[in-house]
Amino acid sequence: MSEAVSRPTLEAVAARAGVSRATVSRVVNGADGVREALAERVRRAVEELGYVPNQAARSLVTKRHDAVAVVIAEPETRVFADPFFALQLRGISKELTAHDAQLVLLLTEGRDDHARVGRYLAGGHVDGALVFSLHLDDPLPGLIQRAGVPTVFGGRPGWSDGSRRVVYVDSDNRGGAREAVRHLAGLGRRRIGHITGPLDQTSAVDRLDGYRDVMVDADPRLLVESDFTPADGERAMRELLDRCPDLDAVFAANDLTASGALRVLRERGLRVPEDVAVVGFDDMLPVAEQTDPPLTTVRQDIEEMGRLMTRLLLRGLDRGDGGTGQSGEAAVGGAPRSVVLPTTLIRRASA
Amino acid sequence: MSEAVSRPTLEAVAARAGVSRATVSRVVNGADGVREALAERVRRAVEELGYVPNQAARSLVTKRHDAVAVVIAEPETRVFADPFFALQLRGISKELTAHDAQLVLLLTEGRDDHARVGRYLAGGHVDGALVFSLHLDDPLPGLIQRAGVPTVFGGRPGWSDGSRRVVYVDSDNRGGAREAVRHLAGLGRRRIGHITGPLDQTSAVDRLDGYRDVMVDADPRLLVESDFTPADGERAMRELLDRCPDLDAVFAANDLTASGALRVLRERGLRVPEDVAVVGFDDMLPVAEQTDPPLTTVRQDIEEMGRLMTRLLLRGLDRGDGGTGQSGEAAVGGAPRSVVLPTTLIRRASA
DNA sequence: TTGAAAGCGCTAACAC
DNA sequence: GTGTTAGCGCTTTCAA
Repeated sequence: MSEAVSRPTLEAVAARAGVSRATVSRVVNGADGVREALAERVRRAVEELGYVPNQAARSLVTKRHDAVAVVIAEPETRVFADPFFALQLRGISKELTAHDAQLVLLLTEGRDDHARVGRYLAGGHVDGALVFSLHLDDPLPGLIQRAGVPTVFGGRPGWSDGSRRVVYVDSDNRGGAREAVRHLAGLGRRRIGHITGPLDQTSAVDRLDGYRDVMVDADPRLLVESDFTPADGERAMRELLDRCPDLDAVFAANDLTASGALRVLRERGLRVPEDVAVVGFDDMLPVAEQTDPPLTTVRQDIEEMGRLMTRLLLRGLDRGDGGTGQSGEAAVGGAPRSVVLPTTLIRRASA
Repeated sequence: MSEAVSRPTLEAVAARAGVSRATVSRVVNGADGVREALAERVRRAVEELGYVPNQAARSLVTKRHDAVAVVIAEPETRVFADPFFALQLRGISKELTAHDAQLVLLLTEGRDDHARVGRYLAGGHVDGALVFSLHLDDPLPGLIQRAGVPTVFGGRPGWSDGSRRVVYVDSDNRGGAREAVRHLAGLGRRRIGHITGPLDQTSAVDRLDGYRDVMVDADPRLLVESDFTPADGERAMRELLDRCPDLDAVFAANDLTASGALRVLRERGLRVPEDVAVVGFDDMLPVAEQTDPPLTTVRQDIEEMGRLMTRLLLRGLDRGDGGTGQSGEAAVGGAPRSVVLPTTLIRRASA
């Protein structure tokens, strides 16, 4: 690749301001103990020269990078099917920006990439990592923990080694599901079906657990596994209706699935919510508000999850327990720990 | 932020292999002129020590970063509404990975962020930038060009200064639209409506131009502006039907819009394609294949656009015209220039 | 073919 | 308070 055009150095600024490099460095880095008059002279010189610190030189000595890797493991087809990761990225980006840190995006697809990502993280190019890996059997989290990089996971990793502490941020999937199903039960519904998400993901498993918390000893025919997509939601809904024609409610594991289910219900001439009440999960606005009827659903604040992950990571880094692969804390001063965010039931017309 | 755990240096490898740092450096960087026996010793030492080069130290001397910024300007709500950017990111990521370069993601929302991005790019932290900015009045492209970073744009920038060459990758929106409308005309349709995209985006403008290429002197009532979302697609379709009850075909500016239009047509009891034929744009699989009926649409290869942008940028960087803000070339050895990718009409049931 | 040595631009002791 | 200085880990002449 080509060379960057040469830019002014600390040295140049120092010369222009008539001070030493150390002083310029102090001013630039906001250290105190520099007389205001001098500081002002330096600032002007910085301005005039258009000086921007050379991050490579800085990293070389500080061993910090002000950069965080965001690792998204494929096959998370969801990355491309719903706005989930996009929203998380937005939250992460905002928070990193607020801390003057950069976001290095690492997308992986398959084993080769795992090694690559492991090498990159172990290579000490970033200060920490935010990792999305929601599959039970994903080897990536282990790899990453071994790399010794401070890490916060997005969603409870379906992986537990027990020997190391894992810090993650998740929604209260189980509690949210419970609330959804209780709501349906409160409406007087008794035959409440559940279209699950892919059960190799903890979020889907947790939502199923929440359903079961309420529907103890539920008829197993009321359960159909699906994959979080509208198309498969349709398939699942058909299956459910064929198996249980007396169904009077459905809890779908996410809004996309619910939208598919609604289509099938309409197609079969069933009224929502009169004949079958439907509750989704996510409160993905473009979906939940546009369905017919608008979807009652469990809201999780996805962007906030991203922000929170980032805050936990950065806070852990500040505390200096970086090399241990442990970081983050729920409360200032407390021990680093995972956070589970509450969910909210949003009532619209479908239930 | 915390310090990284100390890792082996070139020095350590050199000591272990019993050679000089220079030799290790040569081996690590694949320079030739090192006797195979020595090289082998070095490689073993690298392996045993788990040596990974310190990128900061390397950048400091080479002035290269092996990193590319991807700038996505909000309000591109689309980032979060359809898989467009996600697919581009995937293409970009793959290509960068193949070149051992990193992806630094810069999401912006609003003026403040523009300055921040400008500073970052001008700061020489990355070798180049891939910029998505599809709005006619976006100040970001100008800012970026002024930063003097080699840049390739995603989509024809709706911005032209004339004084600088702009390199971009785009789909043949106009040609694709033309093909779509010709297809409808070929079906014998005469009252062909067009639901446009937001006309402050070049892609929408180009598709409208393509429509007009075929529908010379079209009834202006056949045109409704929309915003690329399903919900507004519904609104637009209603408007179109109210204005032109004799409508026999619709070309929607993207698949999402088309899906909304299909819903309204069904709601009004119109058969597709018998009464009204519909063609979309994008061939977003999860959408186009799932509509009822499946959507005839114009395919653009979005992931390939991402890959191509990246290739153009990297190639430009290799050629060394980096500092000029110009880079990329369509053919090896030719002058750097933009590329417009062909589109394909995909026939399904809706037209 | 290999090694010695000079920096890249910056921060952080330490000295003044 | 401010300046001097010694590296951080690497690439790259230049000599050998």
